[in-house]
Amino acid sequence: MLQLAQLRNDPEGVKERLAVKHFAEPALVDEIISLDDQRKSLTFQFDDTKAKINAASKEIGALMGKGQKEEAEGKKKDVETLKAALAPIQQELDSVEKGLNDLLVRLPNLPSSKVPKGRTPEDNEIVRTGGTKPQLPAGSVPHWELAKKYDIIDFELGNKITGSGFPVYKGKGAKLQRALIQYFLDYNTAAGYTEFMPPLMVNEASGYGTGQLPDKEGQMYHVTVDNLYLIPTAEVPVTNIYRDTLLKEADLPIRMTAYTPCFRREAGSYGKDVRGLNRLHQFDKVEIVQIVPPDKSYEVLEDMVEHVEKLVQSLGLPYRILRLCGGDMSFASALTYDFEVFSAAQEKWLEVSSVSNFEGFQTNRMRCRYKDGNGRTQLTHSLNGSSLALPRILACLLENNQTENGIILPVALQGYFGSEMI
RNA sequence: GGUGAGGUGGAUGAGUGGCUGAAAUCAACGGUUUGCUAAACCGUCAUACGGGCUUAAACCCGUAUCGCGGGUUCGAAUCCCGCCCUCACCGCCA
Repeated sequence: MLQLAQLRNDPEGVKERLAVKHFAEPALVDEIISLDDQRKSLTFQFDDTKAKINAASKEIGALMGKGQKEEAEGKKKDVETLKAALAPIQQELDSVEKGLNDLLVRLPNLPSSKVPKGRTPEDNEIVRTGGTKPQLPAGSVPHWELAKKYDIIDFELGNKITGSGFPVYKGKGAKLQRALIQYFLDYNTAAGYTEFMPPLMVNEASGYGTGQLPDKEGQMYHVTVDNLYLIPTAEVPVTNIYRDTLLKEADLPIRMTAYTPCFRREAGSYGKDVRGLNRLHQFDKVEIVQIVPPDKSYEVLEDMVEHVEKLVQSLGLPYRILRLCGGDMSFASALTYDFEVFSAAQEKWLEVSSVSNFEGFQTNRMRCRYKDGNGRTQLTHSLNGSSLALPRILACLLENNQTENGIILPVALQGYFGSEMI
């Protein structure tokens, strides 16, 4: 959520930034400021009346103590009048505050000045590419056929047990998942990230904290009997570790990593996009999250991009890094880099990581602040990225490394998977 | 799931209707003393919002907050109701 001070200081500037994201309701900014004016004025009236009531109550206590019953009764009448005046003020204040908050959570984060203009994925800016696209042998096939050929992923079995988008990994397929998870986690912890194993379901407050609620509840699985949500990414539980905290400067930066399954309803997806491992309702991902001082967050974002890039390189996959344009960015992000790897048999780029700086958007909702060197309380900034998401990595590993005799896995995985082929 | 006991600042913990935004201790921070460390002593030490105040800081004043939400009362950390959570025992169980 944006900070009110930001809107008040430069409403026109905020609208310009929102336009980069093609936000449809710029008038909200003015509505919010006007509601905030009302809030201030009502708060003043409320506090003032309440102060009179409190003062009178004290006097009543003192008068009672001295046995001056009549004077005390007189004061009680005064309080009664004041309370009658307070009730409508309070009611209006409550409703203004609620309205203000409802509007405020509808504003997306402001895109950073580095965000390219544009509306669609075609407008994303290619920052750099790496690796080389392989020459596949004749008769090469996409990963879903390889999965069947080597009997390592069973999509039909998943359909039977649960439904589409819930594959069953089997034999070397299951082992490879485990190897990838462990390789990614080790890589992250070696770089100074602390490993966590968080809950896979979160409450409403956590969903709100990272920005999935109130807007995007349709994208999460909701366990209604207990009002819990299955996490769409480890970002949600891990970032919320620091909800409602006031940190010291020395605590920062906080660097966390976690492996979790991720659950997404993916309502509205269809066609070849969802073939095989391309888009699933349940998938595995290793995530990195950082909480940092605000003046460091863009530097840290670049570090995280470099960190993920080296990991992708170590797998020998052809990749490219995109800077997302305003129209393709998520609601909460200020700047996002997407990593895509080239799936040689499908001949398409698949997104395997998204690394974002949320600036104070999440931490404002979560109330995650810190005391800076001058003892002032400020919002921290939060960032996260996938390091990495498994299914599409797996798809590319299978497709790009297929040979007539089997699939040859990258050397980096040998310590985890062994040196055998699939 | 049942029964009982609880939830107070960074931590421990006192507080059963007004003198309590909250004792005391510990931790932390600043200082004095000190060859260094330790100890001792002095001081500071919740957050948010609003106002003074036009921007920022400092300061002053006010309001709210003792798990969360309601209620009783002139006045609630304290009494009542609902919910959440923790602990103990029982039940169930990987």
